[in-house]
Amino acid sequence: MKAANKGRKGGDPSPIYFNIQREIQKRIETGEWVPGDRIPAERKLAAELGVSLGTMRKAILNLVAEGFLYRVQGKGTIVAGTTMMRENLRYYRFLKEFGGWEAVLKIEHLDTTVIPARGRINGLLKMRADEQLLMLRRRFWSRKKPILYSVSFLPHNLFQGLEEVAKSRIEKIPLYIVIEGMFGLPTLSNQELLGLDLADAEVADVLEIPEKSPILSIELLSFTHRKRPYEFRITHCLTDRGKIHREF
Amino acid sequence: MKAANKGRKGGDPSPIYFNIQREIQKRIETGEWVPGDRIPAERKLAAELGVSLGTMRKAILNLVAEGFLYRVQGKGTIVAGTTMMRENLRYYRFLKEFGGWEAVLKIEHLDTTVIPARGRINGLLKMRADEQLLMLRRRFWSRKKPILYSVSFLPHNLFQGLEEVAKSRIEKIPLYIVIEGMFGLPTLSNQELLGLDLADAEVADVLEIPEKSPILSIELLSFTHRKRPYEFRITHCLTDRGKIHREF
DNA sequence: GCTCATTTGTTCGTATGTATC
DNA sequence: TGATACATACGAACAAATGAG
Repeated sequence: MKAANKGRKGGDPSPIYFNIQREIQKRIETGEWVPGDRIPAERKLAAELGVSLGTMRKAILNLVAEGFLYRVQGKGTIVAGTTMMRENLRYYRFLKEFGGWEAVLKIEHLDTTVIPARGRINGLLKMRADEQLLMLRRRFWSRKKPILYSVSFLPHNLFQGLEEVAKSRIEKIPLYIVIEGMFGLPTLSNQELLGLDLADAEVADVLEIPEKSPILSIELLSFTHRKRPYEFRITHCLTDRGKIHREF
Repeated sequence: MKAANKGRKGGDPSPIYFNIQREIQKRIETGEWVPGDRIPAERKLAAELGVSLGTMRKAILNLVAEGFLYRVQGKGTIVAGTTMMRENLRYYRFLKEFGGWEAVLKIEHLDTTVIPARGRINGLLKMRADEQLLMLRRRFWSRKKPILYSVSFLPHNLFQGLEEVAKSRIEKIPLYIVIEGMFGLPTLSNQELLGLDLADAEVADVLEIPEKSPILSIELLSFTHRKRPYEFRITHCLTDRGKIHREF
């Protein structure tokens, strides 16, 4: 082993910058640095961890590319939240045609309740089979007509206090932003299943349509650090007043 | 202006590496380098364009991050095609449940025909109102049952010869790969509109369902370099045999 | 409105490690 | 084995944005 390797721990084949990245990620995941925090200057971090400035820059820039951090010249390096992290994660847009106008949706918070465990959902959220769930129901309006009905399920023990959040706050701010603000959990990835359903009594009632009307249903599973699922959501969509738009 | 700026053209405020990026992109877009080509070594390019090695590396690495190039140590830097560029762009998966099995779809090529202009589609593809279209129809099977019916529209003048491609080839290889191979056009981004439709006579016939059955319809607009649209596709999906899965 | 310390951004240079053919 | 090409790591200097005073 030559001099250039002096900075590495014995036999470790992974590049220094990669170990630095993991170290920074660790400090974010453990909550030492939370979204919005400014982390120490690159020079200070480089000195603290005993690497060159270039190596530290490479590690930081990689994390910026992955969306964990963002930087502002003259200001510093800041831990990113969901909003900053992924333009992608924005809620679906609603429009009638490519290049057309986007519908503005008004959120109505129906209720937030603690409910008993449900087999499938507890499984998806990797909770014990007997843990309680938090259920948050919202309805979205477009021009005085209901267009979306979404029901979110979250582990109750992880989100103590969410049920106390003011209705007005939930109606103004996207749920994932509220969660990030209260609990520091950013959304890092999502999985969804799209399908067709017939409206049951509850859905028909909320969306003000006849029972058994066909509707689009989107099941969404959201993940945070280390691919841990933290929300399961099912959204029932009417699509006659605007289609769902996605870019990728 | 100090000495450090000597490499820049008069008042140009954009960084050198950015201009280098654009230069490389230009050579890809004009077809000077096509997907699969190895571009000159970073040292040679740096010398040719009169910048330092570090600056050239930064430009190339940015293009790698954006998916235009990929690098193999010891081998070289290669112009990427769609497959390499975006894991994302993969065709939808079909499965019944999160974490469940993915259905394997068999492609059936129905036909490829030249058809007259259609107002909306010519508009979306930014073609003149009188230009002909190529229409390519495919049906996808899951376990001996039709599950997807997709109709693609492409500018005929851009894709001369596509209608001659063997049925067997279209049934084995994703359309965007065929197009990239024949015409060197990679898919760089997509936009989609999701909605609910009632099957018309044609769709009902192809999918072997009763007319007016509710189905999921996905309109897809695909873009290549410089955000130029090159394909419009509408896919009609049955979702009772598996839901559409996406990760983002 | 200006100056100054801080912090990131850009550009250059050099040396050495490592994968490919 | 050797030549080629990319990967990692170090160092140095100056530019440009930010915010405090």
